[in-house]
Amino acid sequence: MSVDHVTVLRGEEELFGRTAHLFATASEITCAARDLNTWAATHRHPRDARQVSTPRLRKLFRPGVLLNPSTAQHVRWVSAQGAAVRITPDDINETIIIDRRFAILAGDLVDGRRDYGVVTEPTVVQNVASLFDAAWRSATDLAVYDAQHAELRALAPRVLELLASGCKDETAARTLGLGVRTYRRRVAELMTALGAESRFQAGARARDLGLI
Amino acid sequence: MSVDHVTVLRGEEELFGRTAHLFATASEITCAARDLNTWAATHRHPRDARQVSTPRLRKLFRPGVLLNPSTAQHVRWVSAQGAAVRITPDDINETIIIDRRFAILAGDLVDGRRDYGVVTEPTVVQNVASLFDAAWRSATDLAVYDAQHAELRALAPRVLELLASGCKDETAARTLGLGVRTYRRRVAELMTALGAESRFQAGARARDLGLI
DNA sequence: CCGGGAATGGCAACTTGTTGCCGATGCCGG
DNA sequence: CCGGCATCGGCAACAAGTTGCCATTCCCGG
Repeated sequence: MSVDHVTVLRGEEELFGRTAHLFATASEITCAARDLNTWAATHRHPRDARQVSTPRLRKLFRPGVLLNPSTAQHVRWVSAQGAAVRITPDDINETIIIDRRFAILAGDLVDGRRDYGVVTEPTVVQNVASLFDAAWRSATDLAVYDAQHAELRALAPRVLELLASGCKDETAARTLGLGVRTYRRRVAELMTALGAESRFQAGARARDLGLI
Repeated sequence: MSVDHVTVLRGEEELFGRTAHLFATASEITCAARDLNTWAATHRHPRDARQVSTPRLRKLFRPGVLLNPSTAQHVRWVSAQGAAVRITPDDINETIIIDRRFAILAGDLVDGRRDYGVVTEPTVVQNVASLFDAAWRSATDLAVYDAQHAELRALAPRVLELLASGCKDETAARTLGLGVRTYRRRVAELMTALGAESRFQAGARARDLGLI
């Protein structure tokens, strides 16, 4: 087994610099993103002139991206461009799959720079792709998800603010003019949206997504 | 009362550009910092040739900065340079006071850029300075604090990781080979260090400080 | 006007987290 | 060896958070 099938690139610039040709000629791009920091630049790539048709685009996001107005706007824009957008509460790794022939897997953040592994080994790519498909199937279409959570997003910012202030549920509920039960419903919904199982984790993720 | 005594500057660059002369000729610099993002650049300022003696430097930090290896290193470096460094669990606003004649107060973060108010009005500056002194007196010297919290820092990374993973205290304690009581002691200490009153807030701050 | 679905918030049972207390254990310095 | 001194961890009382249940209210389409 050769190691040549995996290339590690450092930072978005290098990644997109070295893989631009893949994007330009792709007919199917599939992308899972935890937040938008990672793949924010994707759409900026100029399409290759040789490119006849617009590639099929599938994007899978975590619910949290919709809570932040600016990332939510981006998601909507992507959707409006014709991409299929779905939302999943599952923990997903950041991944791009191109034509089921190349997989780009995001690694850890080091000094503000992220590593990316570009995989070309067919079997591995197929595996990654099928894992993605599973996640995709269980995810909710953006429009559907949107309809379900319209007013949650309206309330979420203030709930987050209060949670982040460290005050008790009692206090927070009064502040919002809500019953404690209802406030806690909001918190629970928020935690589900963030894929968090504890308040600590929710706090970390909320901060992670820039919601606070 | 004239407004001329307060100048608002936007961003660190403008701040340090416009106040460099103050730093260069200062004989006493006093500085309170919540994290290092704000005053990170402070020490980089070249000293003015006219400057005879090294200014007296007092720096007040929150405990959280010691939890992050890189910021902790910076704090230690500052201390080694001869600055007096103390740690306070109090909520402090980010402030620089120069020779008890100028006060620089950090404002909110807007679009990743922070506003700074430069105050020259003597009465206000004196007031700010005396508030700082009060906080300084009740703060703990870095060396002392260090000795007192050695074992917290040893475990903090793993505790944070477990908290961030969303698992229950029971599970986390077992994982670390600790009793639940002891694990919770660590969590409580951590929350104190982070200045958090709830686990949600702790999660947000931990993430904020890059501890997760 | 009426029936049904959705949101609300009180209640309560239960889980999780918080903290003081205290005996046990281990590590010094005398 | 012995008397502090600190840490550990079990216990327990309490506070905080989680969730199902359900009566009430409101809104909307029929």
